[in-house]
Amino acid sequence: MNNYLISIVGPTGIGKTALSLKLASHFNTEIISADSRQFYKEIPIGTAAPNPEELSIVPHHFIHHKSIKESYSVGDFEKDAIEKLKLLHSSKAVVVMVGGSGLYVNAVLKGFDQFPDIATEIREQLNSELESEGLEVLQRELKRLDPKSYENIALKNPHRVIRALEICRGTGLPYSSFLNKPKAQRDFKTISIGLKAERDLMYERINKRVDAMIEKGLLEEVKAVLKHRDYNALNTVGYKELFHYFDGQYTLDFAVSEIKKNSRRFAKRQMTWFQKDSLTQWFEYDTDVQNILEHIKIEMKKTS
RNA sequence: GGUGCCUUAGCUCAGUUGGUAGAGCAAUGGACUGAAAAUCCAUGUGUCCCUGGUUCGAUUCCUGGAGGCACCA
Repeated sequence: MNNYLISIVGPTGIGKTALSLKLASHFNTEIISADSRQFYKEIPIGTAAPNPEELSIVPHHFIHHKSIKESYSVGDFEKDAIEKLKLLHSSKAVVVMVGGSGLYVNAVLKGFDQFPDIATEIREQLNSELESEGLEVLQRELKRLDPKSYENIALKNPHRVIRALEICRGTGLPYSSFLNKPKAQRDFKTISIGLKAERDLMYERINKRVDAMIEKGLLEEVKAVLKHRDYNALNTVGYKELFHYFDGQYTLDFAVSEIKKNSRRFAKRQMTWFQKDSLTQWFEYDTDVQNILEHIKIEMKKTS
């Protein structure tokens, strides 16, 4: 008897939530969210989290379980999600996972290498050095401490350089020495479903959804978290643009059009990420669920 | 109606002392193992408004026209 994880991926606003509810209801199971912003309870509107009715139809996990003031990394999520999955799979053969954060989806499906926890002061220190001395100085340190990573990572990307360096400094070992270790095998089979639409349509749906968010009270939501704007959880489309509106730097119209633009770009990046996984079966956003269930049945037969 | 200025990439504009053109933004493609709705990389898409003239060659100079803006009637 196999356990299955049905993973639903796709760009923002394509209809993943609706499909997840249908599939979870059909299999009488629960939903694990792999959305790095829907974790946070203070920001339901701008992250298009499932609404209370949707949440009441099917039990959800990792929705609104954290505060924007807490730091929560992919590593934390991987651990929590795998634990939760084990528990769910002990009574249900099928679990549904849905989310647009590719890195978080991969964390659950494939797993990451293990890294020790690094004191947050090290990253803060590195960030201030980046500010004061510039990226080149950090690149040179990386070349010295971890030549292998220096060759392999995107050196112009400060986040990457700093992550590698914080491991080097925090452990005394090269970042690269932690990579590509044998990983714990997953004890479930994954069936990956992708939802897509033609570019124009995808963009149109995004634009409309942003307008709907404004109507649902996004402005109030943003105003309520204004004083916490420096938390990473709020470095998020829909929030950062409206902070500028409340600062008086953007008109409301401009802020809204920036939100639409940044959402479209985000959707494009999501497609770039998800399309790489050749195991994902893609469906048009308006495909009848029966067709998707058919595909799932066939996949289950193949692996049973 | 008259005079002046403008018309070049999807948008805003630069430029070519005559040799078919380039910036910003937008867009597109991509990367990404604990910041990931984050962050980073790459890519120029064109009846240079139309017409006729001068010229070996006109987007550029000249004629006429169209559209826009401003001022004067």
